[in-house]
Amino acid sequence: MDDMKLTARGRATRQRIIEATGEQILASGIGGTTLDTVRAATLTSKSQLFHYFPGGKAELVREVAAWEGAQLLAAQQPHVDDLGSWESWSAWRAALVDYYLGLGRWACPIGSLATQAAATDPELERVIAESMGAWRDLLSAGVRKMQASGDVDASADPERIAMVILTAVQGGLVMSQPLRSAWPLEAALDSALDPLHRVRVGSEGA
Amino acid sequence: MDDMKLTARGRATRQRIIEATGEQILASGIGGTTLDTVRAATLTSKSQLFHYFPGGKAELVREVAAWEGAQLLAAQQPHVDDLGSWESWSAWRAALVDYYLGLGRWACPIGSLATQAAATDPELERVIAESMGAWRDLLSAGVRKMQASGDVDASADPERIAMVILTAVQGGLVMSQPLRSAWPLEAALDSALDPLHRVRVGSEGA
DNA sequence: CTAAGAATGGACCATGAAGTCCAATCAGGA
DNA sequence: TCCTGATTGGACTTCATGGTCCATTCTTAG
Repeated sequence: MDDMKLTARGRATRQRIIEATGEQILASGIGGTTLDTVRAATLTSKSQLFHYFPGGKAELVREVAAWEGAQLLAAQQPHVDDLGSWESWSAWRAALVDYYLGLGRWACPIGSLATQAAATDPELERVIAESMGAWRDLLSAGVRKMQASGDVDASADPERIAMVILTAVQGGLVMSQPLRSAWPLEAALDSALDPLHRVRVGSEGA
Repeated sequence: MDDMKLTARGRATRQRIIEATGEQILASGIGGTTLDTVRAATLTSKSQLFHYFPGGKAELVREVAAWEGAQLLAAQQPHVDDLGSWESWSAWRAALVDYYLGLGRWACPIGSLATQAAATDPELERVIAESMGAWRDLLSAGVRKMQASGDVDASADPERIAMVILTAVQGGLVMSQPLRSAWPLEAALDSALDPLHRVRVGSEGA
């Protein structure tokens, strides 16, 4: 799929197409993103789209998913590689919210793809599941660090806690979107992160 | 919009169209649902679709959203009207999971519409926000009952707790979908419902 | 019974979007 | 320089889909 002869110019063009498509999909969904609008936004021609993505729109969307997944993890660096203290979790949380804030809309590039294309494209589903899995692995590793240092009860299931945090992110975004406000996301995140406090500092009410 | 002369037969046909469209949207998304597939599934003709929904597909989708929203709340009866005790919350949780289980896919008819059509159709967005709001009101009323009976700390914010529970439902479904398993939804729900225990009975670990 | 209006059937149109094709450039190595 | 292959431009085709229209068949109130 990627075994293609590409010069520097070619790679740049290909990347430009992926990023522009990603933006359009986030803004208007897969269905609202057409090859023509992508072409216009990238100043390319139809043949280029198929030159770099022989599989057509489906392949392009898959590449976007892979790219967005990588971006999502990159945006959480370096915090997500630490997560060994409450401070690092807090910093991670801030970085994540900032990332979504920077997108301009309360939506997850990966999560929204997951709901849009779930049953449609099994291959895309695989790419998405992979991103989610990698993400979850990073979080559960962090939870384990917290257990090792005694900040979190050793009997807790790190996989479960990591999953709950991920659901908080996704669910928070779903609810933040129509309300056009960060508060559902932040409330969900804080609530999911609560078990990571050894000492409950107090409530972060309203 | 609904000021239309309808006989019993007409109402039945109209309803049949709404329900079939709802199923198709849940299965394949708005984009994957075409007037032709709806027509085929309902044994109707093109003219009937436009007869009952003069606004075309957009209006049909809106009606589906309204219907699904009502169904969603109906599926939580009678538990959602109680929620004055931990037992009723538990029963509510079970009914909700059963509802989604009955749908055959881990997706929320309302939540998935929310992510799909957010920026596309403001009117649809309104319908969705209304459903979500009504739902949240029911939950926060329940939380208040728990506060009144002393089961929940009076200083907690019922609106916030209700929102966190909703995010758990939505996020749980997002993550359950690719995994094809109820456990992310259940983990998220249990985690969000945890503050409603007066007596922590113990952990529900793995 | 009978007209008025609801309900239905289905051909037809317009449009937009995916995908194809070929010719024309551009870039870099021999 | 020249030639091969990457890159690009854009017209063209095909097809699905939303939407229009009108004729026909049911229903029902008077």
